[in-house]
Amino acid sequence: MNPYDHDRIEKKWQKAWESKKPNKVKEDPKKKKFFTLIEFPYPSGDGLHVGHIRSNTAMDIISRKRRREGYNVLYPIGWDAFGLPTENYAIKTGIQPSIVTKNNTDTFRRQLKALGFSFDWSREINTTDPKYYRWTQWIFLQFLKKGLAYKKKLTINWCPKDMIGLANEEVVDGCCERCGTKVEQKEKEQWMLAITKYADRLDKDLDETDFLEKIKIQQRNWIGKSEGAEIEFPIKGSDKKIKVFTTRPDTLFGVTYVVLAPEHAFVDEFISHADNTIEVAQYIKAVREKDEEERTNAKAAKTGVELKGIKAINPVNNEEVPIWIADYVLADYGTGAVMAVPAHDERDWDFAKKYGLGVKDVVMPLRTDKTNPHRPGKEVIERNAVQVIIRDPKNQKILCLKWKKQPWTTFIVGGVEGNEDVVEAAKREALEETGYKNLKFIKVLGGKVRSEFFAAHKDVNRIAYFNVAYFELENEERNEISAEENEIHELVWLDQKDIRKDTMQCGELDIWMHRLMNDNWASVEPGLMINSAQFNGKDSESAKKEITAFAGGQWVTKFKLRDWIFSRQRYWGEPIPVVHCAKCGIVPVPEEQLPVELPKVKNYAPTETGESPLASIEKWVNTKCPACKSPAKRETDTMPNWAGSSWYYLRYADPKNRKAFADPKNLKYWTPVDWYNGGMEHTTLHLLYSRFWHKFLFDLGLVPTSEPYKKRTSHGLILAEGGEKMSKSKGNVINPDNIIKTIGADALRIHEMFMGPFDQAIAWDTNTIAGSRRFIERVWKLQEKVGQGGNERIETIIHKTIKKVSSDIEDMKFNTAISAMMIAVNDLEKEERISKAHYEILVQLLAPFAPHVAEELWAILGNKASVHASVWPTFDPKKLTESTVTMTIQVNGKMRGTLECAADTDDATIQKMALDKPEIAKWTKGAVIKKVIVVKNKLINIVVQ
RNA sequence: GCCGAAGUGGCGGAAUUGGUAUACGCACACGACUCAAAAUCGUGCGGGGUAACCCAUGAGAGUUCAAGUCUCUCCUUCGGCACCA
Repeated sequence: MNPYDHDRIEKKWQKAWESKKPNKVKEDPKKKKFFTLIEFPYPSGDGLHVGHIRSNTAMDIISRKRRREGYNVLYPIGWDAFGLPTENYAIKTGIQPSIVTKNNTDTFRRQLKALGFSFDWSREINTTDPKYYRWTQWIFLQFLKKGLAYKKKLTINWCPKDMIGLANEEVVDGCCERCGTKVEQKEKEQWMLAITKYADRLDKDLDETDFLEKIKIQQRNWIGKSEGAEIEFPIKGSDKKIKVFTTRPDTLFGVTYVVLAPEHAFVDEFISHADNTIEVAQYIKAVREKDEEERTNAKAAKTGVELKGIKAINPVNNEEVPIWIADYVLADYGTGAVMAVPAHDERDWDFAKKYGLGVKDVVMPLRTDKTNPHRPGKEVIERNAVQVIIRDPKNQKILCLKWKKQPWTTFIVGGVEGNEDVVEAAKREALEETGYKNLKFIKVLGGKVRSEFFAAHKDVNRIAYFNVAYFELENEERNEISAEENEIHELVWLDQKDIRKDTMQCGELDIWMHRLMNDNWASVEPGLMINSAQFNGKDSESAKKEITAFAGGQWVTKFKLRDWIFSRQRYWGEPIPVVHCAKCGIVPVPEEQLPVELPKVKNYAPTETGESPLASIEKWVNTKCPACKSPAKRETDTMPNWAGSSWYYLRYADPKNRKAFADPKNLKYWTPVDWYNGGMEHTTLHLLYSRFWHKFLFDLGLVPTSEPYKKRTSHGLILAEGGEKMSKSKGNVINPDNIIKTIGADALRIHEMFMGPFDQAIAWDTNTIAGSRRFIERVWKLQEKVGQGGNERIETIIHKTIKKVSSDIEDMKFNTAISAMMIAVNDLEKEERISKAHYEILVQLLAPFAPHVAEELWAILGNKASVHASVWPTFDPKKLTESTVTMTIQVNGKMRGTLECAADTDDATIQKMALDKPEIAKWTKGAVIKKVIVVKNKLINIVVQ
């Protein structure tokens, strides 16, 4: 046996694969296809990241397994090469971005090949190749043709460092996603793509996909679908109306004012009619001067100003309500105006408290005490009632009643008699039940709550309409408590932490405690409508549509998703293929003239005015109008780097096509992508954008399915050793080249798959990598044992390993798949001799993980064909258990011994065998056996007393 | 605040979905081989106790013959969204 020489073996087989191209695929209608996809990398100057290796290896393992299950597998690779880092490098060094890209992709290609990934290299694509971006531009023209690409003047997020406009998605906490610089606001004409036209389908069609649930949830949250009502509030003495959007039309009777966003068109129109024009104008000016972060910070105190002298009319009760302007209302969501219901909306509550506006309760929360519900057959009695919270300010304890005949602890509680008010009733009850005479009334804790429970002490089903009054104890002075009261309950002082749902008998406890501890009592939950005229008594949730109709409103759907800002004022992107003509306006470049190629320039830096550097290339900018042939100017904006990645997977189906972005026949064969793995960070950007493009192309009949990806999974990030992000500036980047050199690509692959659960983030750990290398060496050394060998135990282990590795790969549980192979190796090592057949199976299972060493061992074992072309091993369910099994013996649920017996022994025999064992007899002696539980081939539990 | 995921040895992490908690690997300790070291091989390795045993999966209750797993009540960490009416 030769020693394991990873360098020789890996180079040998990489050379062989380079010439034989075993992973080059052709469309073959006779074979079922499988399309595996990784996110094609951005070829940065840093070279391949260990994170790339993790996700590429995962999909490589899956691809290799699928091939051996008989699929025609397309596992392609390409370069998402437009983008800022390359451009910034060009600005700094003056080297053309295309040359930088060429150098970087050469490095990436070399590194990926050194890892033995089974890509079909013949289909390599590059988004910066004019032959590729010709089709990116072509798709843009289709959007333009359908009216889904349009120009709009808007304030954009402007990064002053990168001198680039950013999409909302690229702004994180008010800062540029890339460089962390604080984003400014700038007015600019921008190209937009109307993704909102697809919002509903992007949401709904998630149902059809097999994406990880967390990915679907994140996309849904981002799209932000919500249903509600649009309702018009007429202006008093005018025929104008303010249209508001609300998801809570059931609270219409609780409206105490209306709020407009500062940008709302109505403000301009009516500002001069207000009694306080100057004040309002000053407020609007102040808001304009705020930056995005101040504007959208929910924690900041709300500000606003009333439009004095102008009133809106509530359509449900003709009440006049004031109109306010406040920047907590967003101009670009809903109608830019809201009806304010402080009693049932936390933001409105804060605002109303600050400016002294009214609060009107119109929905009463409903609670049933689940631990003490109504009992059938008992009388139902409704009544007004009060609970009293008394706190001792000296120690913050709260006075409660511990009931003697019921397992309850409650606040002081009682009925409201006759025409007593809440506070009177509370004082009376407190005096009767506690005797404390000097209580300082603090406040009533908000509106009533309807509470259902069984009042055991009265033997009735109670429906109580509770208020809570809150008092503080002034001193200990108290009356004697009556004997009757003493018989029912005793007094206890409890810490606030001991007043919880599980310790107190009170179905609506959370409401009271929230109101006790917070100043914001807005109740957002549905319930029973009150103070709402003919709607009183209705369930608020189910009355929404009815009250909307009564108010003359419309039931509508709204989305948080905004249209996609598609312009970038930069050089290194696809030029937007249109021409501006003084006579004809915006004219698309004729399709046969595509691509509009990027010209070579001397200076890549963006201009101070915020225009693309392309604007200064006069030879390029000045052109003729394709329509009227008069002098015209080219559009100088380029596309964002999300453009090329929005359709790249389609190009893989037919990467060299000159007549179309791909031949429909090839698309029909290969698409949709069967399994797409990528980062969670792309869930709301790339993944959503590409689903949008795909649906658009589907509507044009250009792709065969409405969804691009059948299944989407995601990997966890690999962090640097301290748990921070890896970055060149921190100097904590792991270079894969060094690792490949010292321990080999196979060991690196194994290590990355073994280091932890694939979907979780994990910090790089240099120490543990030796174990992976050791594992390969141990597999290597097993070749010496091949001969006449094998027994039932090994047979079982091999079949268990086939089962475990096969299912773990499908579940992306690569770490436990490797662990299963390690266990098998440990067991095989204990044998004098192992059979060739068993060893071959081990090598076959290892092959997707460590393709080079597996191929070498497979050849050593005398196989002529590639291990990667061998059929994936299958297990025999009959061979998963041995003829004898080891069972656990428990006595009263505690492990007391084990039992060797034949598999499938009957329960009675097992019981007898177990009881005969001295270490078991010890525990059962003299006791009565109450029960025996046997779990077949696993466990027996003897319950004694 | 809302949505989601998770809390298990010194560390990364297993646990067939309710059935021997700590698999597998790393680190560590001791032993073998060696002049020596490295590598390799072997043994040990949650805590307490001489032992029989007892205690331990973020904390506390509960359901069950049996709970890391299920239910409640809390706590903590990490991701995503965040004035979306």
